[in-house]
Amino acid sequence: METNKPLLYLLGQTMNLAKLKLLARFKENGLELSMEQFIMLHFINEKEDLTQQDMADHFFKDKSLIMRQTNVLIELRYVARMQDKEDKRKKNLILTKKGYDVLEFAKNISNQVSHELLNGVAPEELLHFENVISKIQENTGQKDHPSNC
Amino acid sequence: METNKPLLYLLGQTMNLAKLKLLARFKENGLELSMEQFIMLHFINEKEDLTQQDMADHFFKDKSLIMRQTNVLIELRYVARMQDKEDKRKKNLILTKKGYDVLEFAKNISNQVSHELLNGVAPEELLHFENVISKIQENTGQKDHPSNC
DNA sequence: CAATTTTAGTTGACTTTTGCAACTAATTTC
DNA sequence: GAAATTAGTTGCAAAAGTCAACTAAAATTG
Repeated sequence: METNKPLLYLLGQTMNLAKLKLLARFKENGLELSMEQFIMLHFINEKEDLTQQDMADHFFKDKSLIMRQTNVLIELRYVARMQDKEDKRKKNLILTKKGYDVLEFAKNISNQVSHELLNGVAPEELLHFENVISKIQENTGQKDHPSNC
Repeated sequence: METNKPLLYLLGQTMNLAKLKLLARFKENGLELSMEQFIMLHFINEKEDLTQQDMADHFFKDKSLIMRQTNVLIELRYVARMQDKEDKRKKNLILTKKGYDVLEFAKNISNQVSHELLNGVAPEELLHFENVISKIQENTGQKDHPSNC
């Protein structure tokens, strides 16, 4: 119905609440990490020989922003920027041990929060939910492959 | 499983893609409106005698930010700031005709985009989806009432 | 009811996030 | 080999968000 809250409104609102909860939990655990940083660490960990341009493309953000956010992660010693062996223009981003540990810690907290947020949701409902999320991603027509659902 | 993408990661990514698509569609239609502005107009339209403090509480944002974003909406002549009749500290925010028209236009585009994004999603799946969203919102323990699901 | 506390709004200063354009160096294309 | 493209970098500026201080009005309370 047209009078309902738009899907995107609802989704955005929910995401925002969830994000606030996660960041609060990070802080409670003495973890100083922004959502963006968490996401970036996750992505760097996932991809072998990831370049900054790859990351910019993936998140649909300007490469200059990725550059600067990467700089912060490097200052924190979570990430190292290495010259690509084949293409001297490219820089490969890799996690340091410290970065990996932080990521694992953050993922633990994240899983815990997710679990709490999904309290009372039946497994089959969750399946439907993930299915819909996956279809929405496909329908944006911008994603590579939803290889992860 | 621990190796899966965290729920919040997936949700955030999806939301971001959807948001980009919506904003692109806004632009295609000559509508210069940010996501935040869209959401604010929507909320102002929904609530009678809404104060800035109410809005700040609702969105968990600082009142100074709400103040400034409201100023922009007022400059655009989408919103008017009126003195509350009973409490002289409060200002009620109301949509102008122009603001209402813009909101309706934006909502139309939003519904259209939502429809496209939900292409291939069965009605019952959508129900499950909205149900899960609603439960997540409840579980954040911060929302007033999910009166709208 | 006068004094204190709280609330809503406002402003200033500051940081973070983001976007756009220009530039460099390396690689590809033609 | 020249021209076009690509990855990374930097400068500049706008937008978003935080924190603290201040004003005026209301609510509290002793």
